[in-house]
This record gives sequence, structure tokens and C-alpha cells, in this order.
Amino acid sequence: MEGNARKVPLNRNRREQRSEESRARILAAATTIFAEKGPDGARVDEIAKASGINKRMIYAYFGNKEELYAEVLRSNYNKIYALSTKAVDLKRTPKENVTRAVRAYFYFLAENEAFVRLSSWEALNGGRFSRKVLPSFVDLLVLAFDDIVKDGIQRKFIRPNIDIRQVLFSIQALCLTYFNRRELMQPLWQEDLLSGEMLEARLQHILDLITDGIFYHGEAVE
Amino acid sequence: MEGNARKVPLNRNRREQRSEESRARILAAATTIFAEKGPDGARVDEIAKASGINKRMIYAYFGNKEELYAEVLRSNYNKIYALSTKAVDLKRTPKENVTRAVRAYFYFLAENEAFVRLSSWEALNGGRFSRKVLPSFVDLLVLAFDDIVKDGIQRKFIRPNIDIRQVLFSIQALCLTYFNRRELMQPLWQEDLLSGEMLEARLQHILDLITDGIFYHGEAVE
DNA sequence: CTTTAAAGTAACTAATTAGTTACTTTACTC
DNA sequence: GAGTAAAGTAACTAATTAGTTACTTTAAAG
Repeated sequence: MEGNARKVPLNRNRREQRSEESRARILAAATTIFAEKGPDGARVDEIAKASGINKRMIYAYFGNKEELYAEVLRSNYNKIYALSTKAVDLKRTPKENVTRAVRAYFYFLAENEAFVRLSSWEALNGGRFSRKVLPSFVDLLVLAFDDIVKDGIQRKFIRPNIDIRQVLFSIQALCLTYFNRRELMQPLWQEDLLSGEMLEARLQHILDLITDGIFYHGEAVE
Repeated sequence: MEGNARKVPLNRNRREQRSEESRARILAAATTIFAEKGPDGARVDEIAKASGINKRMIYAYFGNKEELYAEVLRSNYNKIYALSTKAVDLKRTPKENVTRAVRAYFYFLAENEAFVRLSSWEALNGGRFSRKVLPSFVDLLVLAFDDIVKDGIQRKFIRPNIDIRQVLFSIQALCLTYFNRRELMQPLWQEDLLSGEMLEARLQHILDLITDGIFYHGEAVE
């Protein structure tokens, strides 16, 4: 069947292409709206309107609202999968590795507000959906970091009594909350919290806190 | 009028008492349910049922769903008002003061899950309601802390280049996120994150991070 | 004991919204 | 270019839910 050249369209099936494009547009609109309003506040009709595609097709492509939401989560968690595999530690100093990992995470959040918000809705919903969607993505984050920290401890740069999980929790907290609670904290500042300078200032503060917290002060011991 | 003893009931108006009690029961149920489901997910009928009081009375006492929600927020923010005024710094060392303030905040959150969740819903809703409700409660928190830190800087215990707002943000982040993201992070631990030992362990980790981050290492300088 | 006003109830209304159905358009296949 | 299967549309349905109305019960006051 595949051998028959006449049956294979030169440029891949225009209809198929169109439908893939539609699916993608629905997913993009859904990401924006679910991130903005949360799974409860988001309206299927609004997503249809924003994507410019009829509601009927949302059900054709994704089944129902909940599955669409799950798909949005999946595609967004994939982004951090990609990040955590990329940020793998080379043979730099532990401090450099930690700095690089935190910086990567911080700027990932800065550039992916949808991710920040989606994961926050999830946290409030007890991870109801996340559990179905992701094969324990927290573990991945830990694994990536675990290596850095264990290396650091062996090379006597990092205090051995440190609990990696606590440190991870803290890094997550320090980075996420900046974007998470931005609007509630904005009154304290004059500047836009998302300007380049403010972002760098925040990241620098976080790095100071983290490294001074987990590293011996002064040079490596022994 | 008040002089006529016969007209003044001995035990204060039983009806009035009953209605105050009803109002309180509605507010308590609303707090639980708004905290659990958020302003969008919460159902007025559910609140009525949980409080054991007819829906009609919710509208009689509070006007509508939104005003009830605002009232829930108000009563919960009041708790932290009370906290921030109580935790005022005496003439202890700056490090002791910071430690005490952070500990008070941390255990306040541990004991008030409703507060944690309500403020998280608010953060995701851009503080829509908070702005109406609270006369900038963040400011209060800052003021309480500002004194401690300025004292610390003057007495050369705290680095002068520290940005108090960043530190406040970080303390909030480190404490809140523990309760906030508890369910998503739970997979990393075997123990219950809310047990007495785990709470103390987390608080200790936070204190290490904060104090090592903002204090000179070693003794006070000059 | 009767009047009265507020507390409380149950059943209703109007609006919203997830999901469906019956129909039309488009473009691939022969 | 005729047949067909999928993409797409618009109008509908059923369920939910915020808010209301017309009515009953309770207890304070003369």
C-alpha cells in the first residue's frame, strides 16, 4: 500500500495538518485559560472562543474538560522534565553546579508563568490531577540535585548533615513564591518585580541564602 | 428607657444570642469550605448544609457569596494582625528576635491551615478580594520586622547591604511553601510532614538558612 | 394570652455551563 | 467531478447553582 506513490500526498495531508494545528491551538488557549482561572474557574466556551475553534472539536480531540486539563498539565510538566535532564551536572565545583541549577530553575519559572500558576492550582487541589498525569516528577528533580549534593558532600564543600529534601523544598519555595505571590507583595516595591534587574536581584538573594546556608563558610575543609 | 428594669431581659436576649451563634456557625463553615475548595469551587448550599443553617440566612447575614468570602478573609487576616502585634521585639539580640519572629510565623501557619489556603487562593486570584478587605496587611508584617532588622544592622549583627523586603519574601516563602506544597512534596518523605518532629526539623532548617544568610559569620564586627 | 418582629424553612427562578446532536463545509480518493 | 470521511458549525439539553419568595416558627413585650 505504501509502495503506491500516487496514493501518498506530496505535502503531508493538508486535512491532517489542519487538525493537528487546531489541536495545538486548543491546547495553547487551554493552557492560558486554565493557568489564569484554574480548573474550576476556566470555561470550556471561553477556551473555544480564545482558540477560535468550535467547542465541539474540543470534545472530539480531548474527550472532556478534565482530560483537556490533564493534557495541559502533562504538556507543561514536560517542560520541566526537559529542564532537569538538561541541567545535569558536569565536572564543575559543587557551588557552581548548585548556582547553575538554581539559576536555570528560577529563570524557567520567570519565563513560564503558566507553569507556575498551573502547579499552584494543583497544589491547592491536593495534586488530584498531577498524580494521574506525572510519574512522580518530583523524583526527577531530586535525582538531578542529589548527584550535585552528594558530590559536594564527598568533596567536603557541602555540610554532610544537610537534608537534601529540605534544601530542595527551600529552593522551590524561594523561587516559586517570588512569582506566586508577586501580586500580593508588589505593594512593598516601586519597581516592576519582573524587570530584568529585579529578577537578578531576587536570584542573587536566593543564591546568597542557599549557598551560605549549605556550604562551609570560608574554604573547603580538610 | 434603660432605667426600666422590667424591660431589660436578665440574660441577654435569647434570640439575639441565637442569631449571633448562627452567624458564627456560618462563618466557621464558610472558612472551612472556602479554604478547601476556593472561592470558585465552594458552594453556598454546601456551606449552608455544613453549618446546619438555612441558605436564606447566609444571604440575610452576609448579603451574598462574595461578601461572605470577604468576611472569611477579613476574620482570617485578623489573626495575623494579632500575631504581628504580639511578636513585637523586646530588648533581645537581633538573632533571637528574628528566630522568635520566624518561629511564631511558622507555627501560626502550622496551626492555621485555613489561613494558608485562603491566602493561596487569593494569590492565584491576584489579590482581587484581599485588596478590598485588608488595609495593606503586608505593610504591618514589614513594620514589625523592619524594627528588628534595623536594630540588628545598627548593632552590627546584620549585614547592612541586606534588603529587608527580600528577606521577608524569603521567610514567607520558606514557611508558607512547606504547608502549601506539602501534598505535592510528600512523596519524598516517609514521615507525616505535619508531625511534631518534622515541623521542628523544617523550622530548624529555615532558621539555619535565614540566620546564616543574613548574619555575619562568626562574632559581631567592630 | 395576644401581638409582632425577627429567625428560620422549603420550594422556586433565572442564569450559567458541560456536554450533545443534527447539520454543513472541506478536501482527499478514485 | 462524484463519493466520502473527517473537520467544523450552531443550536440545543440537562444539570447545577446563586439568589429569591412566600410561608412557618419562635420568643420578646405589652
